[in-house]
Amino acid sequence: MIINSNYKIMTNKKLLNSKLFQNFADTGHRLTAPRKAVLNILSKDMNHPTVEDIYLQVHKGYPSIGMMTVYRTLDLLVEWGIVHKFDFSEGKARYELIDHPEGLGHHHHLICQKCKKIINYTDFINEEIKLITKLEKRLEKNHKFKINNHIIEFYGVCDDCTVTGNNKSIN
Amino acid sequence: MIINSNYKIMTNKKLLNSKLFQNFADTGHRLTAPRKAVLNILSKDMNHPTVEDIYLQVHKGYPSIGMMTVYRTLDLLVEWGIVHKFDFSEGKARYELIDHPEGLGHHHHLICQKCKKIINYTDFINEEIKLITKLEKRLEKNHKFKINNHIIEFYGVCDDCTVTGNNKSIN
DNA sequence: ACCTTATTGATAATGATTATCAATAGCAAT
DNA sequence: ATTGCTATTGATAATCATTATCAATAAGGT
Ligand SMILES: [Mn+2]
Ligand SMILES: [Mn+2]
Ligand SMILES: [Zn+2]
Ligand SMILES: [Zn+2]
Repeated sequence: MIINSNYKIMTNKKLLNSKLFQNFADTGHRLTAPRKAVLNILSKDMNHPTVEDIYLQVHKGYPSIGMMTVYRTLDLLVEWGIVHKFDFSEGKARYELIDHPEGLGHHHHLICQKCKKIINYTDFINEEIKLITKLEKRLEKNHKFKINNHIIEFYGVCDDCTVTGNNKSIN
Repeated sequence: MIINSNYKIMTNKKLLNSKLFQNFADTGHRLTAPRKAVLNILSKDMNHPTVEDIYLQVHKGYPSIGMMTVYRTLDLLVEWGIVHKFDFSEGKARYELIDHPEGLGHHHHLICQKCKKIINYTDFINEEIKLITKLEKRLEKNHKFKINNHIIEFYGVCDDCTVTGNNKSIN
């Protein structure tokens, strides 16, 4: 019975209690098992997974899921502003839960131009957010533009690639 | 003769004199007519053109150019840090000259989530750069990460889309 | 003008994302 | 718990930007 697969999927209590799931009821969308499963993986995987990454992980506990459903679920979550879609010119998109129910909240990124590694950092996040907030207010006014979200990314070369002259890309 | 097509392509004197072309000599790459043509278009088009946009414009003055050459030239320019490649999840990349020989220097972006419009802004660029520079120094130290470049983007809804409830996407 | 070899362009191949549509399963009402 | 309506799913085919190939061409040093 379906209870079975649900059981595995709903293990994460913090996720279960998070306001994330509220969106479904609010918007009249159905809270299905595949959607729970995708959200569950997103809440665990901090490594900016691709659609395939997510598909493979969901597939373990939910073998009948199709790749299409992962695509569609992610589209929905992005539309709701729950998930951020990244495009680092790798030919495929990457995804990340914006408000992690546990650990690592809002953060920015360092991106290695050689090995494509993506480093989450929060070193100076308060300082950054302070400026960003101030900027947003003024930009919204000057450009009559409603801001929902932002990205700050630094491109360069990571330590590994500098030291070893690494040239492999990570898939 | 080739002089003919060269003539049209090299019209832009500021571009011709800019240090951009120095890279070719320096790296042992050949300064070919197609490459000049692509650089010339990039120096004029501030609207974050796609490969096809650039191809079509170059094609006017240089009908024999192939799409592949545009791809390859852009790759090269990106590799040299002369051109920035954007990926706004439209299924195709967009490009922009980093140091415009004339007008609009370094800037950041507002991106409309509805119509996909990309707005260049420089309103508070000095203030932003001041923080960014400070951040870069400290991030480079903390993460042993050599920073070459950065992106700041704000996502939201533009005035047109707010007012008219616009829902068309621009290609 | 000649030679070497980087560059080009026509063409085919790849691979992520999107479109389709019949089968399935939330969930609200009974 | 059962029913009925309809959003959602998943298998499959289609799309389309980007890459791979390779023979023909042309930049630039001699
Ligand atoms: Mn991240
Ligand atoms: Mn721009
Ligand atoms: Zn690296
Ligand atoms: Zn808009």
